[in-house]
Amino acid sequence: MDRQRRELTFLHSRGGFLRQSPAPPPDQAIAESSCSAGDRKPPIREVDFFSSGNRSKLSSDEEESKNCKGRSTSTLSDPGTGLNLLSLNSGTTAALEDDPSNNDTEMRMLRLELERLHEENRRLRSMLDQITKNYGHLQAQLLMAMQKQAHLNQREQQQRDEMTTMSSPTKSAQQLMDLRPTCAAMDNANDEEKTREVSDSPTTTMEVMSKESDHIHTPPLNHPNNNHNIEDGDRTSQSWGSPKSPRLEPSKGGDEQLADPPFRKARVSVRARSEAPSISDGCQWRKYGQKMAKGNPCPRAYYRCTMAVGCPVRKQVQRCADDKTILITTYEGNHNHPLPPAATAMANTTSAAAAMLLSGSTTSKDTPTSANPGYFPSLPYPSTMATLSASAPFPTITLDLTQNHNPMQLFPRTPPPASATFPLPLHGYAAQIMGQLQHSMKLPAMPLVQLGVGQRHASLVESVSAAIASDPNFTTALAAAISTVMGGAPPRNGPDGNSNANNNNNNNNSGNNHFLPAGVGVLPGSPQLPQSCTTFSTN
DNA sequence: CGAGTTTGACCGGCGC
DNA sequence: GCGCCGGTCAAACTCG
Repeated sequence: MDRQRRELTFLHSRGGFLRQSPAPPPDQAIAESSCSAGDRKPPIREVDFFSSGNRSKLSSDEEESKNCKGRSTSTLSDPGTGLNLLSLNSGTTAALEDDPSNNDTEMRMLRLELERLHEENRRLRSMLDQITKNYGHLQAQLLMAMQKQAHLNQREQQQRDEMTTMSSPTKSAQQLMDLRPTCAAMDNANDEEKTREVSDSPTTTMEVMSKESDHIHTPPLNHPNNNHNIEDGDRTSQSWGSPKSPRLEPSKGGDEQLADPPFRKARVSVRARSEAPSISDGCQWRKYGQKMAKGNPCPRAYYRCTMAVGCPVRKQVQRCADDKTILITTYEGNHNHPLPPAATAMANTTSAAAAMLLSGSTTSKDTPTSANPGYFPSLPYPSTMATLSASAPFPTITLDLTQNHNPMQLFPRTPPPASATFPLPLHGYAAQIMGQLQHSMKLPAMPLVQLGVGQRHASLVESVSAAIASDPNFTTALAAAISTVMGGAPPRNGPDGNSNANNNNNNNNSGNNHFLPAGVGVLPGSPQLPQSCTTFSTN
C-alpha cells in the first residue's frame, strides 16, 4: 500500500492528473480504480503458504506480488488502464489542459512509465507463478524423500523389533500404537509406517480450486465415520485441538481411547466468498466461543456441532484479513451421527478432501492402484489453486472457492489414468453438479459410474461443452445445479441448508459407513454416501 | 423458559 | 520462568 501510495504520489508529481481526484483516501481510490477498471485481467492466483517457513521464505515475493497486484489495479490494472485513467477522467484531462506546454511530453512520459510498470508487473507475476511451481515441486520431493527415508528406517526398525519381539511383546505393541497417527487406520503395516512418516513431516495442504465462489460454498468435509483414514484419528483425538482439550470428548469409542497419542488431526478449511456472517452447511452448530486471533482484525468464532450429543465436530469461522469478503471456515472432527442429505453431499466432498490429505501423504506414488495420488503436485489440478498448509499444527487441506474459474476447471486438465479414482475432493461436487446440469439442462444421461475416469471426464467435458455452446443459460443452470448440490437450496426453493435436506439428490445418507475412497465422485443418488460429514451451503 | 450467543476467565502449549 | 496465544469453559445475557 505504501508502494501504491508512492506510485500515486509519483504520478501525481509527474502529471498532476490525480490531483483532480475528488478526494477519496488513497486506499479507497485504489479500490475504486480497481473496480472501475473492471479488472479485466485475472487476479494473481492466491497462494497460501501456511507454513511459517514457507511464509517467511516467500514473504518477500508474496509482498512483492501483492504490491504488484495492488499497483496493477491502481495504475495499470490491465493493458491500457493507465491510458484509460487519463482519458476517462475528465478531471485529469482538465488538469493536463491546465498545462498545455507540457501536455504531450508529460503524457508520453506517463505512458512510458506506465508501460514500464506494467512490464514489471508482468515480470513479477510470472516470478510468483514460477516460485509457486517450484515450491510445489520441492515440497513433493521433500515429502517423497522423507517417506523413502522413513520407510527404510521403519524397515530396519521393524527388523530389529522382530528380532526382539519374542522377548518384549509389550514394546512392540506400544510401537504399533505409536505408528498410528492421524491417519490411523491403515490397511497394512506399510501404510502405517508411511503414515507415521507423514505425520512427522510437514503437512501438505492442497488447495482445490473451484469457481463461482459467490455462489458456492464448499462444505468442508471432515468426515468421517466412513473414512477409515480419518476416523480413527478423529475418534481417538476426538475433540479438535484435542491435545488441549481432552475433556471435550469424554468417552466414546472406548477401545480407541486407550491409545490417545497426541497425533495430529486433519482439518478441512474452506475459503469462500460470502457476505453472510457464516455459512450454513447443513449441520446445526452452536457457538461456544469467539476470540480475536493475532494478525486478523476479524474475530474467530468457534462452533460445535449440536446435531448429536457428543458430536466432536468443531468449526472455526473467520474472515480473511486480506479480503473480508472471504469467509474461512475450518472443520475438524468427524460427525458421529447421520447427517441430512444436504449436509451429506457437502460432507462427502470435504471428507474426500480430508481423506485425500491424510491418505494422500500416506500413499506412495509407486502404488498406482491407490485411490489417492500421493502428492499434490501430481494432481491434475493447477497447483496454484491449492493451498498447502505445511506449518499448521494439524494437517489442513484448504478448498479455495474464492477464485472464479471456468466450471470446466473442476476437472483435471489432463485425464488421469482410467484406473484411477478422482484424486480430489471437488470431484464429488463436480459429479453432482454435472448430474444437476444434466437434469436441468436436459443433457443426455451419462453413465458416469461405468466409465473410466478419463472417459468420464471426456464425456462430461464434451457434453458440457456442447451444452455451453448450445445453451447461453448454462451459467444459470450451473448456478442452480451448484446451489442444489451444495445442499442449500436453489435460491428459489428454500432457505438454507440446515433444514433443506430434500433438495439434495443424495438421500441415502444414513447408516452407510462405507469408506469412500478419497475423491471418488459421488453421483446424485449415490448409495455410497458417508454417514457423517460436514456440509454447508450459503446462507 | 429453553436454546443460543456473548464475553471474560481459564488452561495448556509453545517460544523466548 | 514468563508471557503470548489459541482454544475452551461457563455465567450472564438475549431472543423467540
